[in-house]
Amino acid sequence: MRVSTRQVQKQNTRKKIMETAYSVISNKGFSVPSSVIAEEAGISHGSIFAHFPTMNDLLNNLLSDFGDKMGARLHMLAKKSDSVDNLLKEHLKVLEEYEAFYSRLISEKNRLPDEAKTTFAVIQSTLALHFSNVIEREISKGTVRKLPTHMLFNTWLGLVHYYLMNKDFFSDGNESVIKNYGPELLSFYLKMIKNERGVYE
Amino acid sequence: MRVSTRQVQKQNTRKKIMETAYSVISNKGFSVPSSVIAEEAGISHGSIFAHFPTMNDLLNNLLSDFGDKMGARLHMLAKKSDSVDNLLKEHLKVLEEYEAFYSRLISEKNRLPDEAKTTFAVIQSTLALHFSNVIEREISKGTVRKLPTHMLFNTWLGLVHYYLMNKDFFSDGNESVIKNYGPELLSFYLKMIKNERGVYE
Amino acid sequence: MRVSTRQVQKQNTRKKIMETAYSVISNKGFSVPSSVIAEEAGISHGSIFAHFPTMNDLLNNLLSDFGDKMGARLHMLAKKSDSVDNLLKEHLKVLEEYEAFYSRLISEKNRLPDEAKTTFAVIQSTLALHFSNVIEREISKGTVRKLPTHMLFNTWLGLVHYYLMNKDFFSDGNESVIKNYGPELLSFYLKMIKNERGVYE
Amino acid sequence: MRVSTRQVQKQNTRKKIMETAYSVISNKGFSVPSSVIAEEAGISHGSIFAHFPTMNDLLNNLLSDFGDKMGARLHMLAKKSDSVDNLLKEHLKVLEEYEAFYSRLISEKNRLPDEAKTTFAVIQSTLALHFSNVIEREISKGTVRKLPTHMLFNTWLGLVHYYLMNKDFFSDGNESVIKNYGPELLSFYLKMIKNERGVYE
DNA sequence: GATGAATGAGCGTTCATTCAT
DNA sequence: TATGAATGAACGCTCATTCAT
Repeated sequence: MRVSTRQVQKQNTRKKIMETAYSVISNKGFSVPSSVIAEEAGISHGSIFAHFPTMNDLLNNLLSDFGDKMGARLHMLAKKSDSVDNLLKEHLKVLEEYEAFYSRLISEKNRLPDEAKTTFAVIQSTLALHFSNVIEREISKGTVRKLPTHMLFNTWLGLVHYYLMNKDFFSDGNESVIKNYGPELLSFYLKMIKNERGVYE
Repeated sequence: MRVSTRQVQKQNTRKKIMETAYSVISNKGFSVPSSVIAEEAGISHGSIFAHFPTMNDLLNNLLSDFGDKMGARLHMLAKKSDSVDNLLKEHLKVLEEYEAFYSRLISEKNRLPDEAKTTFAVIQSTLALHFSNVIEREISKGTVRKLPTHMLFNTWLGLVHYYLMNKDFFSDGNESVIKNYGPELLSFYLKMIKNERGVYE
Repeated sequence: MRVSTRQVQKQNTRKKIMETAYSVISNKGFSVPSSVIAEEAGISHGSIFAHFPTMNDLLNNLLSDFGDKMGARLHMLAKKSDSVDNLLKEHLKVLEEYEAFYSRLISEKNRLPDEAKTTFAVIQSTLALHFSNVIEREISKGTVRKLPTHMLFNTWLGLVHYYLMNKDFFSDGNESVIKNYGPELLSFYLKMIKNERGVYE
Repeated sequence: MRVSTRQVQKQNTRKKIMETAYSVISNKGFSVPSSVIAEEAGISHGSIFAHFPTMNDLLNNLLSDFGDKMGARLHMLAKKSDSVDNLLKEHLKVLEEYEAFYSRLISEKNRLPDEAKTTFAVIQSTLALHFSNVIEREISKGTVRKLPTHMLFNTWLGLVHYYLMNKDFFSDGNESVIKNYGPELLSFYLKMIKNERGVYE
């Protein structure tokens, strides 16, 4: 019992550190000093290193967790996703949920430990899987134009990332770019890839 | 006379600093120490600060110059660009020319001084101008599908940036992602936006 | 009863700490972190400080105990030691027994709390006592050359310590320097101090 | 000219750091913090690292220099050393000169970077060379007893080191142990190894 | 009494910036 | 003007010690 209480407390602190790191990084980026995370979490600087041997280790855990969480979330949308429309609508919902951190990740990925690339790959490939399933179905049904799936995917992701990375260009302050522009992105993208006879002729 | 010589000397050093900073940042990213730039330029560390009060100032100048240079280069392609095909082909040429630095810029822009945003905006709006001219002409000619210009633009840029930012995903080592994938990107994008009667019907 | 059990428990933990500290220090030196000792002992880090107010205090106890133990052991050899030959042979035996920790002690003594000096003094003076008894007997018998006892003692100890401290110079890895060189040291030393008529003349 | 002045100043600072490190380490041992050395040298903490990439590098330079200096000094005494008496007398002089640092070196050698072992080896082998030359000459002349040279050497060094390492045992405060005990050590050692007919018979 | 999570002073190191020359 | 040695604030990390449980 007592042991369990302790462990719970330790896990709470660990969780607190990771959650704080998550939110601080979301706000200020990955180059935030460990001391700031500690301060923000209301713990001592040394405590971080009692839970994570190095800052890289904290980052790796954060990224891995994030990849798992967002990956799982993306997996779930397979069920609802009978159509591209729905899949991408759900994708946007997920993105909005994780928007701040995800934006930092895709933006700073190249300066981060390798785990960042893995995280990115996990998220991307999970989405790609469902995307290609749905798209290929729609292509064979004739509702989506017959174009290479991977390029359709890269186009969608490129478009969304473009908005996420240039957030300050599109939105002021801390508004969600996905909230503001998601519907427009979606409708445009669909219009572009769909095989709607008669519409553009 | 002597003064003039000095000024020439000074301008030469300034130029040397900026050119070296450009190439060093292209290779190693924006977080390269100022001492490395000085070393690489063959000048003293202090010289940098004799020409630029702070590193931020150097960066601002660098970015502004880059914006001007790439902006000018993009302006030039208006002449050759009688069609989207040609415009984007030329755009890819320009990108390949500036690929390394441009990739760093779009990747690290958010951690950089505000000037970075301006630079980015200059480049982007210059391109956007020509893009919209050409696109709208083609739309009215019926060769390009009737879709919102700014979205067509963002899609193209998003797609290209997606490849530039995930260079290590697509290309090994230092190969040019534009050289390797440019043609595929172009042909796919054109296929997607073009109103090629008979093809998809 | 219960109290007594507790006390036994407490003494056991205390003993465990000291024994572990002894072996860990023997292997890794005195600069080993307290957390490592706790871990190795299979107790909590805090337990060390429940038994010893500071690490210095633990060290002091350790050193004092070691002094007593090795001192007692050295006392015992008085009985067997009818001759210098036997005394030193026994001394080497004792050294081999305590070699690892003893080497650390003489090597790091000066960075240690004052108790280290006392410990060292206890061991040294115990040995010195028996040494001088035997030596003086032999000198008066004429079997050992008439030289100042304390210098004979310091020479012996200096020689032995020289080998212990430069262990990596003489032996590879973890071999016992005393095992490897003890006999040579002994025979040489005896040859040097003995009054063997006819041999060197 | 100007360049030369600068270089001289830099060399002065470097020298100042090394000299201060030498004296601070002599007084307080090798575990002294870099900040203390900087403070004592009257320079900023960062300056140390402008001259030496790491503290290990400073130590290595210090040790290497010390080895060279003391090695050279020991080489010089070959000339004066027509006899063991003179050689060892001169050896003691050199030791007295370098006593504090040398004591720290032989005491803390095992916790130091590998360079320390090299330094120690340089000094030792230089001395050993001259020692064996002189000793073997004297042995063949019959003035020194016919004993293994390396053991005679180790005995002498062991005896001297014993006094140096137990300085606080023999001398109070900062007095030189060599100054106080050198003559006694020398005369005893010589008496022990010399083949003085008639004296002990 | 034992626990072990939390603490925080202190370490070696980096690097943009300053300033005497 | 150009130099480059010197600066010092800030960083990630260690570890003896504390204290609520």
